[in-house]
Amino acid sequence: MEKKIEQHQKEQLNSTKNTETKIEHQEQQSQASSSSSHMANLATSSDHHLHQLELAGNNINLSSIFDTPISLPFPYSYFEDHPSNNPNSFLDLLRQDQHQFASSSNPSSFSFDAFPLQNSNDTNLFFTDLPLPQPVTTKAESSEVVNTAPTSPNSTSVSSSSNEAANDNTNKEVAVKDQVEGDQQEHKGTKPQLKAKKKNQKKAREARFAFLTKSDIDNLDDGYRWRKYGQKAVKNSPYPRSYYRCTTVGCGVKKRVERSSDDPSIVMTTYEGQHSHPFPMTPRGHIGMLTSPILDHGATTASSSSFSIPQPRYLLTQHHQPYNSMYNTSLSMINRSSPNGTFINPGPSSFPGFGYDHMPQASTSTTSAIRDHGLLQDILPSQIREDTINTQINEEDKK
DNA sequence: CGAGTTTGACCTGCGC
DNA sequence: GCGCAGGTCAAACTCG
Repeated sequence: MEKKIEQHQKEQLNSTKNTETKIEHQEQQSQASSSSSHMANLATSSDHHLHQLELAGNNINLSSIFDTPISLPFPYSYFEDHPSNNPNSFLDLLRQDQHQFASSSNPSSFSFDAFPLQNSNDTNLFFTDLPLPQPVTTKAESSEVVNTAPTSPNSTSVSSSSNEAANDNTNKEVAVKDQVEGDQQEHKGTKPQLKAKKKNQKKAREARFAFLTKSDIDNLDDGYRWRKYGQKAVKNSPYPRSYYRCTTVGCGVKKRVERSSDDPSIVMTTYEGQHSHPFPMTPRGHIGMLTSPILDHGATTASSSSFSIPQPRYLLTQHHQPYNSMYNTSLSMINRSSPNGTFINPGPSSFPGFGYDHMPQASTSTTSAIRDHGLLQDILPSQIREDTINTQINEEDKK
């Protein structure tokens, strides 16, 4: 099997490099109020995004995915607003974002909660095309977002979903408390602590942010330094899941990396937690954002050159609110492609510094018919995946 | 020698 | 209660 994987990776190195990106995010109602003013502005341009979706040639009917009509929250086009910033690479974008966010006094000025979607469950959905730089804070409620971001040799797709937190109680104080305890335990990780954790609480999972990346590289470089602490075989998947932890002292951020068994070219990177430190500028972590080893060499090491996309600031606001069956409202935008197989920008980037405009060719849609395996199952509800797959199949049939 | 990886063992949650 | 699968630990190992 290992040989198989290696062979696959080698094959992927020779394959076309392309990128797809998608982010889905869902947020609780109460959170909408915190960014209502921003949202209002964004809502006015939803038609614009929808139009772009149609122009993309996919004619994705979001309403067919969601139970109810939704508004499209892609009102903001980074490249339209910042034409001079059109970067050459995803890492460039990350760098720009890093700068932009670092200089922002308003931590929520750019976050997922700025792009709500309403569904039948009164749950806000947030879509974005691109990830945001890693915020330096803590979060409480668990959430999960599948995201993809463009990076030259890779294709990325994004979707989001809530996790078991939806089943947890929605008491804000409890959630915060659990979070704190969870962080403490996670940083120490002793067995007694684990036992105490089990006693006192149901495990409160960290907020998650996942990327579906079409890439030959398992670990894509986000500039942070990661240490692999485990690897497990995934049921129904020939590919193992790797577990990484941020090497920065006191930072409990973890990430998991696994490949789709259906489409080995798709790598799912799931981030859990939030970095509690500034963006590393170490000799190894540094320039992950400044000069992409991926771009230069096409392959990197698992630890220092891993492509982990900095988590978006929106996670900062993932506290307090209950997650109401986010799965039911997740939208999969994976693998949308134009009839000619070229990736089409699904719309203006919801986040500054990210966009598809510069993205290289992307794969065809068939590559992302992801079934529920492993983490993929965690993040994309089977129904949504099926809907998405069916949509893709229908589109394929039309062609 | 330090940092990172590998890997078997162990722990935990969950479904039956 | 049992078994399974996911997640984590930590000793041994590798690499620069």
